[in-house]
Amino acid sequence: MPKHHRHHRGPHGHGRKRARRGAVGRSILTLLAEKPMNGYELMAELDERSGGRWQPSSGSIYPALKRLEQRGFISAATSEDDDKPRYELTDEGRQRLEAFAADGETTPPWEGDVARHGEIRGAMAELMGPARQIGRFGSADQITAATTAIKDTTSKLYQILADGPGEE
Amino acid sequence: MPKHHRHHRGPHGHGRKRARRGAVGRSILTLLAEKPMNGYELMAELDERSGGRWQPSSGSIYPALKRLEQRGFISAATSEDDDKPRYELTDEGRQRLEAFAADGETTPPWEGDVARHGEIRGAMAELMGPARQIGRFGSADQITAATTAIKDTTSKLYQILADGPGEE
DNA sequence: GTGTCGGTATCGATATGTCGCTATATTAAC
DNA sequence: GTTAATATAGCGACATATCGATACCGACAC
Repeated sequence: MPKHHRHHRGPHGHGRKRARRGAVGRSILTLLAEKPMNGYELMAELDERSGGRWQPSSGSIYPALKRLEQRGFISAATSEDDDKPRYELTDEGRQRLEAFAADGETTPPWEGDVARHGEIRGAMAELMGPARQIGRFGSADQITAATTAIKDTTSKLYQILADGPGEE
Repeated sequence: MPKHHRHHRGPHGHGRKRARRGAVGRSILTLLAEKPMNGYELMAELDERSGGRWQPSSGSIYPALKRLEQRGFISAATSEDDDKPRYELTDEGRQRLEAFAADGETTPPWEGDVARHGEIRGAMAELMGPARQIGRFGSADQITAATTAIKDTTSKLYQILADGPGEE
């Protein structure tokens, strides 16, 4: 239910709930400079490198790939074994990256305290397991107990958010 | 969003974590008897009717649809506006359903205490909000506090699972 | 300088598949 | 009748794609 609780912050905190314009394209270019990948791999890589802070959806990645290809910055590598379509950087793409670098746009959008920020995601993933079990197979008593525990935690997290703001 | 968490543990002693053989097909037939649907709608419907207790994945639904079609129980309705492919029951499918009914196989797989079982899903959805906020924008202290809270809850849920087994 | 207009990028939801592993149920063997 | 073999169904992860709503940000007016 709570979709709000939005934090507004200064220009350079880590507070983008949405990537800045062009961030997806720049990220894709940066990653493809390392090695050719497909859309799914790009999503996973971005997710991991940002420590889960940024998880671009397929609705961001695939249109972006299409745009980049149309502009000639990347190309779908038509490999012999056609089952794995991989994108790779073209010369124009490399130039584009250099242009960014020359422009001071050196910081990849996924920069930050990666290690710490991933922790919550991991913890949540672990919580999913038993929650799912109880939700699916649990008795009425178990459901009551579990729901209470989860709601308590929700309150606690809101408290944490309210207590110490994330701004530095 | 790619999810690759290889840690899969937890006490699997309670209940079936997997639908019984043939349940997907029977469910599809039952639902299609009401009205034609596509794969995604079937997934959503099953999820809702079971109160989130059973969320068959695309990996269950689409192969099942293919099987059912091959056996002639359903057919992909080739509508005029071809953008929405919908499956509908054939006469053979209707006979198949009657055969199940005659066999005492009247209980749909999604039967149960729907209302109660949905609660945990709702509670978890609510927990997601602040967890995500802290994970993305939180300070180190906030992350520590939140992670601890979540892990405590995980332990609590495992305790609940261990304490009182489901009604098997 | 501030407001707001509009093009377009981002994103969640919608949609459809495939693959490999594992669980389940039927049947065969003992 | 229990156990072992086998077939096949179920499911999570992988993979791709589109659409509508919304958010971003440059640009132009004021």
